[in-house]
Amino acid sequence: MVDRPAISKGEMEVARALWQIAPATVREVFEALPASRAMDFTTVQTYLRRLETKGHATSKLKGRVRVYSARTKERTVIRDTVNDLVQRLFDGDTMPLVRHLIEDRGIDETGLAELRDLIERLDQEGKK
Amino acid sequence: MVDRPAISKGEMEVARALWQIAPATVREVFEALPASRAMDFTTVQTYLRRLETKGHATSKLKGRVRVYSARTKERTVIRDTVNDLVQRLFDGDTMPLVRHLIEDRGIDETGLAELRDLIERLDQEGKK
DNA sequence: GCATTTCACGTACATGTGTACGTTCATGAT
DNA sequence: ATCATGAACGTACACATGTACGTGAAATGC
Repeated sequence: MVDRPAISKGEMEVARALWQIAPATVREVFEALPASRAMDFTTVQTYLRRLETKGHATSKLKGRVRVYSARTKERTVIRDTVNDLVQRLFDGDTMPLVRHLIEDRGIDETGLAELRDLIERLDQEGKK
Repeated sequence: MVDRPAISKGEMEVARALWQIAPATVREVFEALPASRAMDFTTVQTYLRRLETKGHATSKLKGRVRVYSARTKERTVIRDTVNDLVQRLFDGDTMPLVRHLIEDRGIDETGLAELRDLIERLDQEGKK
């Protein structure tokens, strides 16, 4: 459970692309970025390098190109990031954020249905 | 709806204290910080100065001391911060985060009850 | 086989961030 | 009147971050 430096916003976009397609070359990651998020090829290169420095990725030269892989799981990073947010914004309390999401951001009918299921499941477990 | 530079992590801790007790002097904010979060008096001063520079606070000299007030509402900052997170981590999709919070972080019985109410309310509105 | 494309890699550079020190001035205590 | 306290304010400084350029080498197009 080595605890690596947090991933910055810019790095995060690259990391997400990497998680989706790893192992992948810089170019592949570059191309996997959402079109809405234009950044220079070399910027992607820098972010990948930094992710590796921070211990969130590894790479290996395959012939002439460097191939990157993720070293931390997306789930873990999400957990840490969310934990941090909840801590800093809500003193570590989960419900205020849940409430905010549901009330302020709103969820659609499908989401509502899923939520009902989720709760029912938790209810069952609670009763056991 | 001027859009001000985002509040950094360190600034956020000071901003939260400020929201709670504003208008307040640097020392008051300093003292309102959670004990767990020790930082130098002048560090608080710097953060308040930066919050003002960024447009999130205002201040006025009252005699010899400077009194700070919040200029952006906590709710707004929370909204923006969460929006940003949801965007960056979940492509702007709310449900994955809700799911993560409920499943991965877990909520207690009280939270569950509140959730049931929340959903019921939304159901009513949906039916209308 | 020469020009063009494409990488890796080193380097850069402005701005942001966390954290605080030093100086100066006013104020309240002695 | 003198001195310790406490503020404001300017300044600092290392490290993080966003973003990319330049150079040199390999591969590919013609």
